[in-house]
Amino acid sequence: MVASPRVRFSPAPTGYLHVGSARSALFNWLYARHTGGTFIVRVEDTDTARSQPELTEAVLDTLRRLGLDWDETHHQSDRFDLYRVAAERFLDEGLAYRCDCSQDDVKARNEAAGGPPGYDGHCRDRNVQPGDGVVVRFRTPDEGTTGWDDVIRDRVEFENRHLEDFVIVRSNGVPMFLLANAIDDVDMGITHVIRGEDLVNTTPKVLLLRQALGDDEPPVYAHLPLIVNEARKKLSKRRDDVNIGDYLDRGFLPEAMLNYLATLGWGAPDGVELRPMAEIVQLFELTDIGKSPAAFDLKKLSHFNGEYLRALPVDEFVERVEPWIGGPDAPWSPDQFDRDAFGRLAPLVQERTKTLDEVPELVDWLFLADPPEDQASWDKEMGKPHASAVLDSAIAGAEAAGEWTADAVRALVEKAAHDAGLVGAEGNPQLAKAQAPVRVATLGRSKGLPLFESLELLGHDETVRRLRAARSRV
RNA sequence: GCCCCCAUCGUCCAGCGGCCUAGGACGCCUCCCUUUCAAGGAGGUAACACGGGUUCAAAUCCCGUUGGGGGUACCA
Repeated sequence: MVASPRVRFSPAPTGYLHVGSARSALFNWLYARHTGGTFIVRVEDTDTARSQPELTEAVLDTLRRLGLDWDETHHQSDRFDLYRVAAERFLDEGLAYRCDCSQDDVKARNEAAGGPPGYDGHCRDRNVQPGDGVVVRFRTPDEGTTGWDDVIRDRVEFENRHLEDFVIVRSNGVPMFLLANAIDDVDMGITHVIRGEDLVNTTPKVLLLRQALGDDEPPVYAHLPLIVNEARKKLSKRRDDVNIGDYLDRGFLPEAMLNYLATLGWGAPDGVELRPMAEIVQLFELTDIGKSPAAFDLKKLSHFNGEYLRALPVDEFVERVEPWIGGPDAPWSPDQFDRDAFGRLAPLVQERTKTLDEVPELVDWLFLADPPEDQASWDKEMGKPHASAVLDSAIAGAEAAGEWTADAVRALVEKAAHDAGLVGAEGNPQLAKAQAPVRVATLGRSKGLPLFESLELLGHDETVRRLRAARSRV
């Protein structure tokens, strides 16, 4: 019988979750959930010089924010003894040897010999004894090939002679990731290794290590196509926005993020891209993953996010925006914020936002005494010949208004259109033109929420005040 | 340099020998709706890198070329 799949996501403690890593985590998670298997998070923190608990925690935290829950947690730093024992055994069995060459030595010899970079096997038979600056290297075969049947890439093979004798234990006694990786995959019974294509070339080394460990049943490997930027280069920390946490902070919803990431390299058989995670879990198959690199498209992600945002029940939408409008990061102080007023605008806001961080500027005119004024909007609308006539009429209309409702505002703008001569061929008011100066005067921009409803909420007095103030400057 | 991989619209995904005058999605353009902006509706734009095979038939299989990418650490 086939054992239940066990897959692992192996982040290095970098301090943030990378877009590419998140996609790897997602695909592992999808496979585990699809098959009823086990999703393991194994922190590969063998680099003691760089690893810090906070950095690891930041990565795990983002995984949690995304909703990628896991079943087991392991830290390689807890398992060093296991790796050291194995290294000792390799040494005893002649599968590994000590080496005291410095990196400079190796490099110098390669250059002198005009040979390719990489370790040249200098210490293979020198019987180097333990000491300062001494590492342990794994002896790779000189002949033959090492390969595997990749679910995504079919057969991949390397000639052993191209595999250098790589370091498995550093000179400070700390094991290297290849050793830890091989041992853990065997020890933890990992059945499927799903990871980025940038790791293919380490696979033969791990396979060799597994053989040395006595393992005769390697896992199924699935090397995912890379996620690249517009320039078709692997996403990098320097050039690109790769921090998933940043995206979440900008107001991309975790579910939209995951849905989008799922479309990078994978496609549902029916071609439907935008769909609930539950369906993706159900449909996900490793065999449906493509092999060519996929570009990260922010526009498409934004579209997905907008779809998810609009699909939310209004009160949940309000709940989700809370951090952007009701907290310390909002452009206004908490006492300036009126939750009920926002609630009335919410449906209109929801329809117009692609990311949650856009929300404040859609409603700032309501909560700020002097809302930001868009200079370009002002110049354009107030510079038109009819601007002052419209404003004069609007002020008069607002002052004379009875009950202050959206309909009342509409009526006043219609009248302003007539008064300013903004009428169509059939004598109908040109609302689009007439509302523009009023909008800029009161809401600060030529684009935004529907004017009539907005002014109803702004209130009669404040509306008049802003209209007057604007008029005096035209 | 060496090793490994990839190759369908600008981008993502479909196509796994005939159903392809290549389909869907994002973007972009046009129109409709409309108090702005969105949203929505209707259209449109745009691709099988090239060259050889194999086959009655190739986007689909094979080889080569070209192009692109990844790796080449006492990082993972």
